[in-house]
Amino acid sequence: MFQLDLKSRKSIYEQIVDNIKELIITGILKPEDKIPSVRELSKTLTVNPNTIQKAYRELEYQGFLYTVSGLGTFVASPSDLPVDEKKISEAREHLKGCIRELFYLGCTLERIRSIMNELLEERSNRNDKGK
Amino acid sequence: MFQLDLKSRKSIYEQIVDNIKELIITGILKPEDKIPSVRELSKTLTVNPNTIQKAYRELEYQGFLYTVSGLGTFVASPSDLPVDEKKISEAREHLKGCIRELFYLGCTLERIRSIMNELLEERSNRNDKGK
Amino acid sequence: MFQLDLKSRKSIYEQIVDNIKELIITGILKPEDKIPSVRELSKTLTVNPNTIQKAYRELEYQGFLYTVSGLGTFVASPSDLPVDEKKISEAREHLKGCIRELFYLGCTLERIRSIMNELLEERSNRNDKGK
Amino acid sequence: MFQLDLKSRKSIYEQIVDNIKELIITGILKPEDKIPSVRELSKTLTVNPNTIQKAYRELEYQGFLYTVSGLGTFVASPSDLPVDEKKISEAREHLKGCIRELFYLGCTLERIRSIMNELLEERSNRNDKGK
DNA sequence: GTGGTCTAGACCACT
DNA sequence: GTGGTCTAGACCACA
Repeated sequence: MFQLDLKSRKSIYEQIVDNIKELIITGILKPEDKIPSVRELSKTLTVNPNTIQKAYRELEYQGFLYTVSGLGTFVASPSDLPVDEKKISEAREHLKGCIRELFYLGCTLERIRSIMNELLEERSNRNDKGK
Repeated sequence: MFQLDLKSRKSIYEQIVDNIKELIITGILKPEDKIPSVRELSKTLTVNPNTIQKAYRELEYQGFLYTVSGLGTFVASPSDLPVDEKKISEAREHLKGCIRELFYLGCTLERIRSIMNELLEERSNRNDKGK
Repeated sequence: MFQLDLKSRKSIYEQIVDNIKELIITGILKPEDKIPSVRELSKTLTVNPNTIQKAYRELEYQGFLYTVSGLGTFVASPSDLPVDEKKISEAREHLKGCIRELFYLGCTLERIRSIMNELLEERSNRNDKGK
Repeated sequence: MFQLDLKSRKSIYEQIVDNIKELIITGILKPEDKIPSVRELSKTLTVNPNTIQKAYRELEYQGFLYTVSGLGTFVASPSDLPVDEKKISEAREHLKGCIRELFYLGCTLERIRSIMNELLEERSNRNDKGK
């Protein structure tokens, strides 16, 4: 499914959250798909079940997963989340931080603008493919 | 000089690092300027001196400051900072993730573009102020 | 008869219990009515028979159903349910907590009152339907 | 501060959440108050620190507490939460469940209405005292 | 000292 | 089998 980077500064559960989010957003995991059980993924990644559960819980809180106790954990439909301005605003802050970071690193505004255009272009293409 | 947000998820020392970086990049702090001593800033912000010192050390390590024993800590010249393509590439990936997230949250490409333009505008203004 | 919400935090058997209670209280299911057998309901809801059985047992324990071996399970007469003041008092405390919570969330007493009237109205209507 | 009921069906961490919420809502804990550290409360209640942390985390998520790593955990200002319609709607559902429960227990609509009026009256008085 | 993460291993309720 | 809770005890970063 994915791999962990033990050297990373990110905590394990955060990596799991990000990776699964990634799989959902890119459409590899689709709504109503069952994701591996806590114990299963725990074995696959050789990570403690509690750590997996913490990650699943976070994803549930963020609206990406839902849980049916005794059955398993499933990918939620994005339609379950109405356009959530609060989360958008959070993501916006996040974006702001990235731009600041690029700036720190010595990028000119022009360069940042060009990077962003590239990325939007990429996404735009990916979208067309999906159709 | 700047204010801390104790409720933020960011640790204190990280906030100090980011704020000082910001002041340097926007030109409010200029090369060779002397910045407040650890003790001084510690009093101003009512923060533990160890925390300030950790922030200064980090900024020194990143090349934004340099220390002259017995004299104090100073802002380094920008030429001292090589453009670090590796870090830029990391930040780019980060940016990509943010865009993906906004997309998943139901933002159209147009809306994402407009958010990014706003943020660039903000940054551009902040920079002009420093001049 | 009714539908289950797998995404709900409530366990399946709890949902079945509540739904059947609802049907009895609103009068859609009347005293001495025969309710579906465990196997039957199990098929209808595509749920494990053990789960149905657990729900029926709970309802029997609470005095809403009674079972005649070999014949089936039936709705009990309301007179069989003594008004349980202890449980009412518990539910009252619970209600108190909800009101406190709404208050804390910034609702005025007027708004709380209007919410409660809405809910009582709903319930009143639901009851009339059963008649 | 408060006591746990080990016999209760509620899980320990839930009881802690509810008790602290209670203390905050009733104003015994005031905004910016420091609450006991994870380890401290863990000792007081003779409960594992992880369990306390889980409770604190939940309260933070619900907006009642905020954490400054290395300093402690504090009561948030209610003003930090703008009137949160989503939470109100959740509390409304909660209220609905209570009313249903009372109904199950054999209360007539009239009795439920009178209980609710009592409770609103109580709250209204408590409010006047607070002034 | 504070909170945050993680492991190992146990027990419970529900399906 | 599934997730949920809890304990005991470890290590880390931050103040």
